[in-house]
Amino acid sequence: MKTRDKLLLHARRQFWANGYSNVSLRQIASAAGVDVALISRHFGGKLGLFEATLDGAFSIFETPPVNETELIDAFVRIFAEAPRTSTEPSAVTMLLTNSYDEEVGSLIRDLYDRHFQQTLRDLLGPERAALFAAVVFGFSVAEKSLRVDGIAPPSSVEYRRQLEHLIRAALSFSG
Amino acid sequence: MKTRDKLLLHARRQFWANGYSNVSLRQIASAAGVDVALISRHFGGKLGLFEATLDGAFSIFETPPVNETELIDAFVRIFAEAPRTSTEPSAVTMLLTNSYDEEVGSLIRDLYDRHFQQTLRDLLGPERAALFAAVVFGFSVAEKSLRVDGIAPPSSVEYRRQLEHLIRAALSFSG
DNA sequence: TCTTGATGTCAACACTTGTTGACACCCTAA
DNA sequence: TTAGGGTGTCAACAAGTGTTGACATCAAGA
Repeated sequence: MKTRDKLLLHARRQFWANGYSNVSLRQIASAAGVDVALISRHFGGKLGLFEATLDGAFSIFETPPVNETELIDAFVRIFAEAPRTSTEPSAVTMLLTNSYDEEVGSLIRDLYDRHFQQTLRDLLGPERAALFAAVVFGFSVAEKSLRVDGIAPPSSVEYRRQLEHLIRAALSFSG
Repeated sequence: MKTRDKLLLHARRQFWANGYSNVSLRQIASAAGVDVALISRHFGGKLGLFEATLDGAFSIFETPPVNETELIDAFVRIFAEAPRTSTEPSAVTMLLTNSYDEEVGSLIRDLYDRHFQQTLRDLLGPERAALFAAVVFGFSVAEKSLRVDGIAPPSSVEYRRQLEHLIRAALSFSG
């Protein structure tokens, strides 16, 4: 595996899981088994490396869902299958750990809005799109961030039922 | 105002808004107009200062709600009124900015669970309590963290309607 | 008055941070 | 072979981190 790709892999893993400001270049370089200086060589600096990890971060909508049923199915599937298909942090986790960051917060908020929330707005209208985002992120916070007891184990039938219940509730809102 | 209290005020403001690891003692001391060394003097160190800011952080349940209607009312009121009664970051914000932190994450997760989520579990059962937490935090993420378009302005009637809709949806879940 | 302890001031410490420059290596093209 | 550009290695830099010790100040009690 090329050095550039090794750096990118470990950078994404750590930046996304712990937040931009909480990860040092030396941690990433060490995990990748590579000298620190190579990061500035290949990516120009810390910020350049982080931006490189964002490439394709919101590619879930390669083929945007055309109706609400597809939307629900897509999300429930993504959430339920993500934990067993990979141990990598998700884009949702990345948003939760970085949207408050002073250095990269506005960057990723913009990126998220243009590449994701905008699609939701087009399909659902602004209010239902907002509530949709709220339940999706809230579910992730309860599960991974707060680790609240009562969220069913991922990839179980109950897990899908819980998530689907909240999503349908968000979509049933009428302004 | 005593030095100790000045430090506590600015520490809470910054730690809660930006996360433990993203705030330096010199930033806090400077905001409080006080020498850095006094922090170690009064609180023993950075961690001691942070723990001091957590005192009473979950005191919303001084008189725990006895039924679900009271619970809903309490939360909608807290959320809707918080922005205009103070500019200070809320306990919800603190949890979102610190629960992923490596140094204090487990500390505040434990504190939250014992002082808050436990109360919810007793009243609602584990599953509905989990979904309740999910919608409350999700709503905050959408509003303050992602700043999604479509969340009504706080203290408006629509804001309360949106929040109440999600809370009622969480409570209507049956496992 | 003298003493004591709390409180504040200042400088320094050891350490980590992102970044840069000097140098070696190696593969390819002239 | 020679030359050159991409790639990796190493050491150093300035800036910022939390913490500590020496000293000054000041108010209250013996």
